[in-house]
Amino acid sequence: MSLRFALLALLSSGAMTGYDVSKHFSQSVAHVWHAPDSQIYPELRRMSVEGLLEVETVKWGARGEKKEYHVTDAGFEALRAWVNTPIEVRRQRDPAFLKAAYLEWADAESVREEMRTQIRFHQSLLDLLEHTRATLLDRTHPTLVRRLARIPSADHDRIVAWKVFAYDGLIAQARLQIEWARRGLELVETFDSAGLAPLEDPPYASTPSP
Amino acid sequence: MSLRFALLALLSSGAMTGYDVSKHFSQSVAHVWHAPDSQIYPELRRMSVEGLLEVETVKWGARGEKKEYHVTDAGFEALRAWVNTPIEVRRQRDPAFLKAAYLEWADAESVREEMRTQIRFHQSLLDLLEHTRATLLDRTHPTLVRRLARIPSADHDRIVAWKVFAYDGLIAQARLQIEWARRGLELVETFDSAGLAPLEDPPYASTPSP
DNA sequence: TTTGACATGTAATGAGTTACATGATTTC
DNA sequence: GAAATCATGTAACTCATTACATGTCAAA
Repeated sequence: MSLRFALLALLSSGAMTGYDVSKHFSQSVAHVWHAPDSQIYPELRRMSVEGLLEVETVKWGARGEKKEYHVTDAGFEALRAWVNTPIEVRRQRDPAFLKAAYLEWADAESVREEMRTQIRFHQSLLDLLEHTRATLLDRTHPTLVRRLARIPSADHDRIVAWKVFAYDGLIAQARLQIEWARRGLELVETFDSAGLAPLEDPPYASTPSP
Repeated sequence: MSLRFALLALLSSGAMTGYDVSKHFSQSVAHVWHAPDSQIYPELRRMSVEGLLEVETVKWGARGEKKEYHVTDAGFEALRAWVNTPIEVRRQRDPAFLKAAYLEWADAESVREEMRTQIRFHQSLLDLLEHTRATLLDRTHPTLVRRLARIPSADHDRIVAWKVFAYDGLIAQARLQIEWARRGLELVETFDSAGLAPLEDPPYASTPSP
């Protein structure tokens, strides 16, 4: 259900074709809610069927066509209803933490590789998030530019502030993950230098116990 | 796919019936990978079909029956293969951050309610995580007790350390979310006291722009 | 004999992933 | 004429959610 509101929120910045949605999406909303094209196009269609969006078919070149999606009044209403209802709280489901809890089964080198992978991933995510945050603050972010152009300037500060707030949260999380993985890297050394081998064999046979 | 390894990891502490799995699950693995019973039972069956688990049917009372699941050698191998392969990195998908980025559409009171809900949720999660962490450290956690009983004591420290490490990550995340929501609470006051109303109407009509 | 814990699921639906499939237009 | 980008999806599958469904056993 969230994808629908992610798209509604994106399209509230101005009408776009499916292709533009997919491009803007990856540079903005995707940082908080990732989705592939194969999920975006069908959802846009569904939303227009349900009256949240209006489709305008636009000629493109000689034979080409594209669809431009506009948020309808019902769409804006749905968007406002969504932001004004308390969130559905979801419990965490992160494979990194799941795996971390059972690393006694891993050998030291795999743990190191795992932690390094984590650090690399979250570091490059962090770079991206910080860069995006900067383009929000200086108001050069393409989706933000479109958005602000249609809105009285009295509201600009607040719009930017909430987006920066969201990115601050994401940035803090990424930093945390990096720090955490670094501590994992330290931890594995203490065991490895103590000469502890991983649990290589089942601690009990696969025979049933009565 | 992760559910499978969550179950394998849990059952690596000793054989259990489906019911016991479901009970232990909610007190341990669920903190890193939540799943309802309706997902657990069928997955256990599938895993036994695929040879990762062995089922022993145990009589229970006069008419009752229960199934005890044992990790097979193939199961342990799969578990070890999983912890020794670098993780599939997944991009974030958190409705809280998604919503935060578009709070210019919300009215002040809804934002307050939202942030308070977030704080309440993560505070009670934090309490649970800290309590669980303590039972790991003093080694009274029921699943951990079962696990350690079957393993040479030389390995105990390391087993506990990785689990505590995982909980440390979760605890840090929960704290972060609370702090973040508190800053959201401050932010909404600055706008509300400035007398800014939410964007109550679409900033542009639903008419197509050429 | 009633309550609470024990025990095991199914069925329907929705959300998300992966891989594939196709063609037009613009720019070099 | 080739390459990049614009444009729009489908199909098959897996995973997760929600709601329901049913019965046993032990203890008070």
